Amino acid sequence: YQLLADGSRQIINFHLPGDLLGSNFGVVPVAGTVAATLTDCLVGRVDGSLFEQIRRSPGRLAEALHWASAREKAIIQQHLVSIGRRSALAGLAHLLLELGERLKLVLLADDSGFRCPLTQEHLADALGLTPIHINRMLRELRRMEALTFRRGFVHFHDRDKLVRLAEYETGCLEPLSGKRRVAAAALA
Amino acid sequence: YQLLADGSRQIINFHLPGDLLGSNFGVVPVAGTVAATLTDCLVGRVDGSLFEQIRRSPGRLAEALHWASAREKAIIQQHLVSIGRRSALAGLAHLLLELGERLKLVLLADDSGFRCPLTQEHLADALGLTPIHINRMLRELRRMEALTFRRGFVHFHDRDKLVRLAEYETGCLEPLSGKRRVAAAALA
DNA sequence: CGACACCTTGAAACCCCTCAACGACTGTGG
DNA sequence: CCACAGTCGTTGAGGGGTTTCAAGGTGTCG
Repeated sequence: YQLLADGSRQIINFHLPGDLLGSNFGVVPVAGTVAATLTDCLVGRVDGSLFEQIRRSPGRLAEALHWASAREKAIIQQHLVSIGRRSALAGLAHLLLELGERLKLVLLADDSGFRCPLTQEHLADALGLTPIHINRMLRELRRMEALTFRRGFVHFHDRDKLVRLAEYETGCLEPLSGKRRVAAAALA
Repeated sequence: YQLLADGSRQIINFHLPGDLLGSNFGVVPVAGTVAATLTDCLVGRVDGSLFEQIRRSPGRLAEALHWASAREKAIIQQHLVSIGRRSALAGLAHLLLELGERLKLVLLADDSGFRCPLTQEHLADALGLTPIHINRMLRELRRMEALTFRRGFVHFHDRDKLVRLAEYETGCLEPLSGKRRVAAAALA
């Protein structure tokens, strides 16, 4: 995330188990961008030069690395569209759908929902909104029987309705399933 | 940019002369994301497999490629912060400062300003605002004697004031000047 | 039981949007 | 040369989505 002078915070992206973090810190330092943990985390540190070495290697590892980087860019792009042009309700739906999709890939979610340690303030800072408004949008999503978010659990009731609302495009996250596992292995 | 069902448009990024475009199209297809030209363009097409080959090669070309990709991500991140948490005025200032900075690197701008073929509608679609509001923010920037934008020219009057207003962080674009030229050469 | 973090709700204010109209400039064809 | 259309810029008034301010509610933990 990034902090601004007035104290407001913009969360850029949520890194889930198995995700790479800071793959471009050594290349383009983005001033003021930091990371924090929300849960207990097991992090594997990979040295910059090793990183470079992997990227140059001929194996599928290099491919997975490049893929992970491209994927993160795609996620951030969608996030940008959510904040810029989607309504608060649609943006929220999009974010929660995306998190569910990504968590499912690492077996931390199923079709019905997922465990979600985010507070409404986190969602607000991710979407450029206020926690108060997030609260109202969550209530609205509950009222239309699309989704409930209570006590750290997101529960999907009508995924189709959410997908339509958010204009969610599935499919840019899940392909190349084999490589994903390779990338995860690289961290271990 | 990306088009939504209600007809609104979100511009993700502006590609300037010398910039790579779609370096991850072959890896992660982001559905609905397209590109359009605003000016006459000279584009060099580089094949996917050649791309792959370059990335694996030991030279500085591979490094430049990776750097360009990381740089684009950094730009989009800043853009996201602008839309999410900066005021309309600050976001606009940030965007114009960034474009000026980037254009200066390819010798298409100097300290006083740059040629800018963007309409107010383009700026609006980039910042998630309305052209009407962009107009008023431009007037405000003019009133505070920071910047004028008339007839396709951006003219900086008080860059310091703009930098303060936008909390603009210089420095994540300009380093590694040598490699930039290498990347440009790759397109030729 | 109090402290704390988080959630919830209401009312007023504000930023930005929508709608609408007009003005400036450019190119086109008569 | 002028009428015309078209795009873009400009301005005003009113409305809506979101914020701010303020207060209370719920759950958990010491």
